[in-house]
Amino acid sequence: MVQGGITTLFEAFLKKETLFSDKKALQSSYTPETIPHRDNQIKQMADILATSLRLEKPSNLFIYGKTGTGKTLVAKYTTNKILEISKQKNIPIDVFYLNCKLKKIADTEYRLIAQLARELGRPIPPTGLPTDEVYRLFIDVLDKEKKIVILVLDEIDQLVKKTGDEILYNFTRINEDLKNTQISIIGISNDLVFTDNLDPRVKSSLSEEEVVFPPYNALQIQDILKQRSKIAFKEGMLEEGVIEKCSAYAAREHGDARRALELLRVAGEIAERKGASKVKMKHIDEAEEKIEKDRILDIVITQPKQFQSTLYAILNICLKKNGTIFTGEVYEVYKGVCSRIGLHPLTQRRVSDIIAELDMHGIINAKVISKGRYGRTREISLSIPNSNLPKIKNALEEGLDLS
DNA sequence: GTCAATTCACATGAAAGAGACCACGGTCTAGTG
DNA sequence: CTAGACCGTGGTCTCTTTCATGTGAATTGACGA
Repeated sequence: MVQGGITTLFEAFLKKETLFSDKKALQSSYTPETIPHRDNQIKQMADILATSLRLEKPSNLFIYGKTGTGKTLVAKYTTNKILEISKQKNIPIDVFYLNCKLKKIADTEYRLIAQLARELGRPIPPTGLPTDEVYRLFIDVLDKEKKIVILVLDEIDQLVKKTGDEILYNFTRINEDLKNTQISIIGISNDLVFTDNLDPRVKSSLSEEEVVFPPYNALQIQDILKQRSKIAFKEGMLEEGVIEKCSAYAAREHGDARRALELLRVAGEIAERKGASKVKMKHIDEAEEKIEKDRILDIVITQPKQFQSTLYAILNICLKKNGTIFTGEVYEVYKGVCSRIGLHPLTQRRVSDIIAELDMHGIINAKVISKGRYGRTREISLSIPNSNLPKIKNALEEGLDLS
């Protein structure tokens, strides 16, 4: 019965008229043919990187801009073009792209070098070797033949925040150890003041050139959405004003194009699932809520138990009383939660860090305030919309085996 | 009333430990000819 | 004799704990008007 039902469901799904023609165009990994409103940046980058075609080392380059301003896209686009030309003309250029935020791949010095060495065809064990040994192996394999290597380090600020700036110092000096190969670095950062905290030596050698990506404004986002939706949706599947609304939402949040695209995609999926003939305005509102809920739920489920317990404690206090709550309170309740589920309670120091991390994820709002004579603490409040609360509480209780 | 000192309740930093994971080289063991 | 099992050492990485230091304004109390 249920099984049979599922078969017909799938069949119906296949028969159903779809709104999309090519959904890929709305995904963040998609690289379009042209990138609107980024001509300046592309030209700047191309000018700088062009030196590599004469087998001279291009200047190190630093790219700034907030999330969703097209940094990664432009970087990939220009480096791909360089690669194309170099292949045509037989110029030995290599481009490596690494996202430093990806856990377990490139978020420490060891892993970064190991990953690079692997891409050059030298297998490196995930752990067990001394870091300088890995450096040596990397340089060995890199220096085999004469070529230019362009190294794109995305979200480089994350890497430095975690491991310090020594790694960049090593990188800027790596050319001294190389006889044949020349390596130049493109650093991409979301953090506009990132270089201010760097060692001055690193700073000067790393950001020989800088390219800034300003946020898109609402009109520019509209252009992008129009361009992509032409590919992604079938003709006439978008209601009048849908694109305008999407871009307005995204422009409100510092012009994040990625967000706008996601919003449009999810809205399309919702409309499709509901059997609507067009993507309507209300679907966008639903999409926004769904994205937010999924985001939080995803974080909540994947976090370790200690995080879940802390969040559960915060959630409970918030439900019981209105107004702001403080670290001390949370810690007391947290200890109670731990004893209920038989979890070894952490020290307050650690819980304090966990609260800070929850704040970073945007699940809670935590602001350090001073209550004068009554000490200094964090003022905590939930930043989850009330409509999503029960689901998240359920997910937590499930994760923690609470009844 | 004014002003500096005090005080609270944590925040924030640094360092170090525990435990998981892993590579490498040396030693032991069992199977083979 | 040799391949594979096993062990010890030394390495990374993440999560924690321990110890130390920092912090901002309400409160306090001395002081002078």
